[in-house]
Amino acid sequence: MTNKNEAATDIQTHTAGVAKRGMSGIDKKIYDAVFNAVMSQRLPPGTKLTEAHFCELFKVSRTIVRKALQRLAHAHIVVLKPNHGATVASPTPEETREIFTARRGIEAAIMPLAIARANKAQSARLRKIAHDEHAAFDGGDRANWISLGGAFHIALAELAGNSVLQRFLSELVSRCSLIIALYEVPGSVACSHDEHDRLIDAIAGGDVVDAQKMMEQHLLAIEAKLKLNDDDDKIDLAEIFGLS
Amino acid sequence: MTNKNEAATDIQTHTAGVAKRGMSGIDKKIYDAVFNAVMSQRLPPGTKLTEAHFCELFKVSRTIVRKALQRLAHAHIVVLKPNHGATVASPTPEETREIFTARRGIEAAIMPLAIARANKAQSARLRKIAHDEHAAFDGGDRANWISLGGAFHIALAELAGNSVLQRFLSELVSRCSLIIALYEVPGSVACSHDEHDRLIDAIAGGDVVDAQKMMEQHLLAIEAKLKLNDDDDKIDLAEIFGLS
DNA sequence: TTAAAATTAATTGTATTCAATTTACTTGAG
DNA sequence: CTCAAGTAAATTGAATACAATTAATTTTAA
Repeated sequence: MTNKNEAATDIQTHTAGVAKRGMSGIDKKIYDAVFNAVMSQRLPPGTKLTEAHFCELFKVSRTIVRKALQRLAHAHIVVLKPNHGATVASPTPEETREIFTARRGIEAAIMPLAIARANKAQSARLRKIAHDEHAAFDGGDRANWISLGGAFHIALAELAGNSVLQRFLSELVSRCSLIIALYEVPGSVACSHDEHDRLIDAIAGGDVVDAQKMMEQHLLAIEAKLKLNDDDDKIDLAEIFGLS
Repeated sequence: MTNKNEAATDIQTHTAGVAKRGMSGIDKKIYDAVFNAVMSQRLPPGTKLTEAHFCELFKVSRTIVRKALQRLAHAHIVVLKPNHGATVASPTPEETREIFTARRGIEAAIMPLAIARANKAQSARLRKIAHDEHAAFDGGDRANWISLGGAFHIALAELAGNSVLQRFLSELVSRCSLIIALYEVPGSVACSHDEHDRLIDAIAGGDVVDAQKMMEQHLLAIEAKLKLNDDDDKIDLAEIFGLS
């Protein structure tokens, strides 16, 4: 594979490692397979995930599959409805707003910790991710570009050195991938690398309040680019009858 | 025994049939039983939780018990080690510091949301909890007092109206109960209701920055009262030989 | 007596089985 | 043709059975 893909795989593996512990091999593979497929938007929100299907794919019993699905449900990547099995989560507009609000709070909390531990090596690592983002965007590799956009924020959380906040943000970033898959309007840009570059500068500069404000604006900008229809059915009906 | 168990089974089945939300009834009972026991400090950190034991207690198969234990592990209330089963979590000093740092961040993020939605009814609810805390403390009911101390912060998160932040804080509050069980020095006071009262005033006052600062000081004060020995064994040895 | 080795018991990991529920399909009446 | 009822297939829920691993006990040798 190409450079971009290797980088993305690394990021995903590391993210998965943070998200779960005590997984014994095979179920971790299933977890990662679903996780990566959702993050790269090969598995669209709402997709039904049948247990027997995974049993055949990975040659294991339903016991293992169910364990992996439960973990994915915990991470809010899939939804588990009693007697109806697992489906890829599709966050509502209201959930989306809650997720973004929470994310602004978490990233604000991360910022002073990251700044306190920032050094040249760490800044270089962030810049490399931003650079890869740039390359993915120019190369038209949308899946990898979205993945790297999240990886930047995850790397920032790692820099902060707080595993709890890191895990919280990991959940929110992965859920944001689902949100983008659902609500992003095709033409818009979800996470401009310019803003990431400016964030790195602010972090290196050491001004906590300034960096926090910049991060908040950055996240608000991403959210603003989504097309959140509170009243889906109404609009759907209008479009169905060609009256819009 | 048969009569009682049949009746219990009936009730559980019926409950599951009526309330299909979330867990299917019986495993939630197990979850709650462990959760409450840990929160009221009847189950000390490090306690081994054997699957077969719960099977007998609740008359269910290991399938259900394992599901409940996995959920508890997700909430970081128990730790699941491969081939060694479940034990009540015992956070290390380092984990404790991370948890408190994260909690300060989450509660700071909650504060502006809570203030924006605060009204007289909500303030009254908070004051009632603070009042119950006071009563529990005066009555010497330590378990209830600790529980209510957490409930105050949970109520604040509910007031904020963000389910994501609420869930994050719930995890941190429950883990803090474990921490207090492990590290609190017997004489000290974990969470004075005076500070809670002052927090309610600050929230009602509407000054976000002021309330945030007060909350931060409040949480720092709780943490400061813990006895976090980074080098447990060294001190233990000194105490064992009466050389301290 | 102690310590290592071997054996037995206890506990967890996984697969399989059966039951309950839902979904898809067929059939038949209006 | 539509729609309802009924039946069959598919899917999930839960319990049991078996395998693998770990802990405890006994045995044996130095």
